[in-house]
Amino acid sequence: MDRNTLSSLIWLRMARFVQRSNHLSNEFLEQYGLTAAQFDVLAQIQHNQPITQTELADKLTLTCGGISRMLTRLEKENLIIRKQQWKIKYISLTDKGSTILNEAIPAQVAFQASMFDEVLDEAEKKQLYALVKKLHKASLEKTVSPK
Amino acid sequence: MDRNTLSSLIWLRMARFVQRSNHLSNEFLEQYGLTAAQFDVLAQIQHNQPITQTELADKLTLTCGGISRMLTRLEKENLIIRKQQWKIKYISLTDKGSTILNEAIPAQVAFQASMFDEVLDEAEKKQLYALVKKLHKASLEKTVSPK
DNA sequence: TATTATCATTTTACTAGTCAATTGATAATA
DNA sequence: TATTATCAATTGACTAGTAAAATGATAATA
Repeated sequence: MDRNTLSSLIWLRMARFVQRSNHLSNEFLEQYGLTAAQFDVLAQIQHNQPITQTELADKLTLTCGGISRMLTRLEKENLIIRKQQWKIKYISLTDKGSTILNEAIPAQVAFQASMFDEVLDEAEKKQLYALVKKLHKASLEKTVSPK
Repeated sequence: MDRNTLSSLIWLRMARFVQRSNHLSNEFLEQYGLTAAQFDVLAQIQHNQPITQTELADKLTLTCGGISRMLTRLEKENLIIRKQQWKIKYISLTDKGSTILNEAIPAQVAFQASMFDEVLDEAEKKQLYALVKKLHKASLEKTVSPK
């Protein structure tokens, strides 16, 4: 009945902050011709290439279907290539993808960090990290119908 | 270059927690035949009905186009009605929508809260609320190219 | 060799959202 | 009265995702 519990208030602010952050990242990454979702996928590929689609889906917590579609778009723009070996497709960046990412990564990491650094001091960030880490871990174990 | 700054770590955990929470809410709300997105829209309508689409978009921080599409789906399922008055459409819940929501709201609020209550104590929740409130407020003022 | 199993990837049909252009209803002006 | 302006709502073309069924490639068994 009472919807204004502390937990509800936290949830609202957190969800809105994440939404707003994503929106700002999308705007920021426009200069590199990337969306935030594409950036995440490409950055993950760069750090793990060559990597299979299933591994990629796992690391990004997306479904295989979602990854498949995303890679089709990225392939169309010549940012990645898929090489089939055995029954598995290995993904890596093209030169174009690599070049763009080398510029985009430090910029985006700095931009993302500024969202926190401009507002919180070191102690607050450590506090916040401890809290969200706890929440995230618990959420991975939580199920809808326990038992 | 160093992607493992504290800020990056916070961002990752927070984004993943929000994603996971949404997934769990979707599973939880299945028993009411609703998705989390639909629940949010319907709950907002219930608390403000009758409300215009523009106001609704504003409260939910969605675009008018997005709201229009969502309401079309909800209307098709007989959960809401749009009544045109002057050049504005006023949205309200149908009896069916109202009945479902009266059950779903307390359950979903409790479920959502459990995500926090099972992990954090009162003091931690107050701390967390203060931090995310700060972050959220700052993000609303932040722009990509300052100046 | 033919059949079955395995498991990565893709596809189908959908929800949910964006931005930008268009439409609809009404008011204000020429 | 005809034209223009205003502004809510819708639509078109897209990205990004899901769950579940289908496909493809290879291995293992009958």
